[in-house]
Amino acid sequence: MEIKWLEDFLSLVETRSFSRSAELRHVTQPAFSRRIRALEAWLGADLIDRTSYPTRLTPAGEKFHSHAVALLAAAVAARAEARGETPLARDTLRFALPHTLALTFFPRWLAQVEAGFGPVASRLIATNVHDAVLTLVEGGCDLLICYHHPRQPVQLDPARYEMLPLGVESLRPYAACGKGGVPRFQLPGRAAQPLPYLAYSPNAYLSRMAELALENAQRRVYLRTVYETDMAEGLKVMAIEGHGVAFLPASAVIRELKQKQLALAGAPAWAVEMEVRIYRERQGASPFLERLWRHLAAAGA
Amino acid sequence: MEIKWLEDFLSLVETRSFSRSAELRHVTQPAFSRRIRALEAWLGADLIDRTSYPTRLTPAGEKFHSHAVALLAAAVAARAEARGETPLARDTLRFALPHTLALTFFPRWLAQVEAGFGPVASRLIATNVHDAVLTLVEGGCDLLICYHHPRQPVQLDPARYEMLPLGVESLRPYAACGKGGVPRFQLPGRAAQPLPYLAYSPNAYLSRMAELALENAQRRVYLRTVYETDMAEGLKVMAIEGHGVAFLPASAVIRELKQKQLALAGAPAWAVEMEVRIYRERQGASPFLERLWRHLAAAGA
DNA sequence: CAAGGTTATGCATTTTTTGCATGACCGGAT
DNA sequence: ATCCGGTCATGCAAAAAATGCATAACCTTG
Repeated sequence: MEIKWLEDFLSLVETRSFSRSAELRHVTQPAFSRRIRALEAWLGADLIDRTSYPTRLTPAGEKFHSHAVALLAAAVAARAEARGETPLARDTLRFALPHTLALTFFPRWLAQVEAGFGPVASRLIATNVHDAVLTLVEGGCDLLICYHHPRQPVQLDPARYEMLPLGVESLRPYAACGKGGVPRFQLPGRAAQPLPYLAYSPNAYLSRMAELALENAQRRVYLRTVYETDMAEGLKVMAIEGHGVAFLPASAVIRELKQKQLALAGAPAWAVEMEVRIYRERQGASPFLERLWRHLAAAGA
Repeated sequence: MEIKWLEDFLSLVETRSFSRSAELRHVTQPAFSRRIRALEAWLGADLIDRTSYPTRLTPAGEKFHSHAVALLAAAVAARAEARGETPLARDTLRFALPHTLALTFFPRWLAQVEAGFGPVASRLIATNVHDAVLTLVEGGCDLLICYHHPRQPVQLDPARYEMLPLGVESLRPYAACGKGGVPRFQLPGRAAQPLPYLAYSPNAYLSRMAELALENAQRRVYLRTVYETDMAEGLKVMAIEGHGVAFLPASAVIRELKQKQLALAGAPAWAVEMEVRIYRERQGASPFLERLWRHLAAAGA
């Protein structure tokens, strides 16, 4: 049996979709399907009821779910100890967040929280949205901060996980700033000469958000993808260098706008408002986390 | 990470020898060596200090050992539950023993114990000696019954595991019974016409015992291996059918001797006395097991 | 019942694991 | 010191397993 299979299974429990989890786990759907079957074969019991869609867990699957979480957590803990990783200092909170938020939103947010609450020792786990969610589910972090949009909701059982909205972030198109503050490229572009487009990798969360922005404007755009990466910061530096237009979260471009390195590259129609949320498991919070959570809830209200 | 690697590691902790564990785990030494390395790579820390022999565990290895045991136990438990295996009835004891003892020694021993102690509900896990030992180490059983011989000692830390001798078993050569109670084949055989020999598979515990018996007699023997299997019962049926000579534990042949299906096929020199032992973990015994153990200790003394 | 989605299957390819042969190394003997 | 019997590591070819692609089978929904 492979640890990988447990991660597959947990992802599947989240999404209830083989094809979607396959994508998120970076394998093809057939390969993913066979890994789940391998896990079922090892167990000697079916975990998934595939007779309908969305798929459901069998009773055995329900039972096994908590075991899988525990096993994975134990494996991670064992590895951490063998590595001699310094155990967390008392009252240190483990945050999981997507790269973009870790680099942009988080530092300012934390400063603001500390101003009202007092110092918070933190350890950051920066990954992609999907893995960050898995980290929370597996108990690898205390708090998860991520984006949310009704069209791309984060799949976390409200019965188990509690949520607070932290703010709103808008995703808009930007390009390098030319003379007189005019962007070097501007949506929608022309058919004869499509705009160079700096895109998110297809499986990135913001990729779907950028698509939404383009859809929502209900105007035909002319784009030619010249670069792809899964981190907003990666697109940003390319945009600054004048390689094209990129959809970027507002908090990532504050300084660049002020310094006139970037400029808005399209009308307000091409924007998506995303919520930034923080999640925690309802059960088992430390007293310190409990106190912080109360503070956040009060501050938000 | 693979569960298999954990089993490899536990076996290695037992034997402290790559080549020996490789044999017991039915892979070649290089393959085994690489699997341990794979585990170390996944952990990000060395587990084994290979600079001397017998190998030692590194501090990380020591720490990881208990985690490995726990992980494996958790995996087995998760699987059992997913399979919906009926949990053990209260006060049911799980015995791990080699096949041979399960078929021969155990039934009679248990009857005798129950005569003095009262009924004992039991579940049997019959495997080979090595896996039976691993089962005890992994917490997969409450009691381990196995052979012991000074030249092939069972590797269990006396500080963690307690032992009681249950009796003595002798391994002797037998062959099908011919006319007048004379065995069809008899040691030592002749150079011109070697005896057909029914042998244990090289990695079986009794294989080593049979070799010892042949060594101890200090007489040249003429044998030609015609059959190999790892279970004494397998050799016994072949011997009864007249296929050759086999070394068998006394308790396996009681009925066959009485019914003149088998006869002793060699002088008393070709015998090895093995001890039958029962082991348990010192810590964490149920009250019922505690009572039984006290009874066994008293009966043995 | 057709359309658009989902998961399963057959097959060729790639990746990984294994075994064999051999090398490097350690410790205890001559 | 040097041989020797043993150990574990490494190179390489062969075997085994996992993967991706194309496509079939299937379910849900309008």
